[in-house]
Amino acid sequence: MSKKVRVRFAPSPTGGLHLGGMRTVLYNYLFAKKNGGDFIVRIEDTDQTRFVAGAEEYIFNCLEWAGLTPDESPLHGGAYGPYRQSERKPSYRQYAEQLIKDDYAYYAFDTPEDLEKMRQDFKTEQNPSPQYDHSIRMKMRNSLTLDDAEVKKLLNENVKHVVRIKMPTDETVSFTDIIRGEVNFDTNLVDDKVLLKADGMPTYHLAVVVDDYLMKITHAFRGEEWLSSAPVHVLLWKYLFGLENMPQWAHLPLILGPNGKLSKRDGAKYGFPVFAMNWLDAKTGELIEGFKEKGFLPEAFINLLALLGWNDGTDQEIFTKEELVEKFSMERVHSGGAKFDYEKAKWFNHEWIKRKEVRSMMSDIRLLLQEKGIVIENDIFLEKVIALVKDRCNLLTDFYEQSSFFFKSPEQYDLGAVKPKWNDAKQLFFAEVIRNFELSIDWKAHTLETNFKEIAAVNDLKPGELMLPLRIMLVGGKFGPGVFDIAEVLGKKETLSRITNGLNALTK
RNA sequence: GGCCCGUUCGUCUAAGGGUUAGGACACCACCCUUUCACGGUGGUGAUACGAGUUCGAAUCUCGUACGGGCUACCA
Repeated sequence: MSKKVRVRFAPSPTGGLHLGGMRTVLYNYLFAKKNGGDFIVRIEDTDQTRFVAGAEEYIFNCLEWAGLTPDESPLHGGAYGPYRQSERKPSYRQYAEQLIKDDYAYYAFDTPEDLEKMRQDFKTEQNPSPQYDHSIRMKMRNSLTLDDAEVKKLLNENVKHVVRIKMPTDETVSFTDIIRGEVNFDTNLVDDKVLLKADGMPTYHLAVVVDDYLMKITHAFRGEEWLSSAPVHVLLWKYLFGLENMPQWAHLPLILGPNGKLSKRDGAKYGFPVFAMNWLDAKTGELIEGFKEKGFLPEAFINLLALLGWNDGTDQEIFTKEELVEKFSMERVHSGGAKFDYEKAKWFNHEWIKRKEVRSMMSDIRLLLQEKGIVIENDIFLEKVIALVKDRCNLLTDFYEQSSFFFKSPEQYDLGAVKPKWNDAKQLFFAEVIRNFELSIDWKAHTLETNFKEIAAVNDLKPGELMLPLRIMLVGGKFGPGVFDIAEVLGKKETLSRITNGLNALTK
């Protein structure tokens, strides 16, 4: 009987959630759902100095927007809580002490100044950043160098101390990464990482192992930046819970910006968002733009994220969430980092806008237009407008410039496109069009076009020279859907009023 | 500096020893469209380099170069 699949996303609530983080969430979610497992969100808030108010709530908002709802989390509950590491504090010390008892770890009493001195003293050209490792530890103040009585005394006096792992010498730590295959590390080159900090909080290294065990995590997926510290985690599993219980690891490749690492801070300099949703940096007061507010559909967002480093082996690129769940496999995730291409991201969104039902976008677009000061009187009209312009929009926010003229008649006309060729014959033609349209019973694009062209023929005018003027009168500029489609949606009254106004502007 | 990971069109990628190295975005051309888009058709464009293994290498091995990550009492 195989264990139920349980995976976790473990962010530290220190700021906005960027593309890489969102993709880690996605892959965790897809893997869990594909295998009938649970997707857990655990908040890694063990660094009290980096706490950022609102960051946790923000993370859950992003997940909710993207449709990646956890099965267990501080917000959604679950049987393995608490899901915030700061609330799990008591259990970590016990495991750290267990390690010390088994001679896999030790107390270290070095002050920050001692550590700084060590780094200076042992710094050489060959080794610019000396580590607290097997070659150094016997020269420091810790329970390996101090005698037992002294250690006991220091502990009794509550002298500030940490617990460090005692990395073995001359061993090779190996594990199999689902994406990368076997990875090996020489333990001589790994430092004695701090497991328990002086404030009693665990570091990530201890916490991740203990909590993954306690929460029965079967597969651990995280960013590539964790690969270097994996040997520490593997060893802790071996010492504490047994390698046979260790989750299977997969280290996801990084998502890169146009020139290297995707910086969390200023997505603005790239000209595209890096966060899932708007994030207001409380310290700087700076608002960092998100994909949601930029006008991305959640369907498109997870689709493009999924394809950044994964594909199903076919040419298919557009996937619904359900299809992704069905087809996703961690083995097919690329091992190389992927440079993010905003143009392609917009293409994904365009494809989704085209596919998506008008009605399901109505409320978002209504809100968006209202924020721009557009008054929407009735939904049937809005629905027709959206249907007419949606294929021309890459972003939801494009709906404003593509459709605003439906809601307010032109205030300015692109007269340059029309006026030079304007003459009395055209003037008379449009007067006749107004009379004809006024009598029209069947206000349909096709009928209007037929009538328009018949009048042109009778007056011996070329329709081509008349349609642009009509467009300018209705729209104001040289853009938009078919001009008679516009007239149909606008309705008789509004169309005639716009032609009349346009005519006035032209003859001025 | 050390360790680890990576490297196919500009970008995302397919091809797990035998293909004219395929697709998508972007770009260009043409078509459609009496607007601008959408759309359609076609085109430019890649296996980082050097050895080796093999009848045969993008694919396996080694080296070099380049890129990235880590090298905190941060995650």
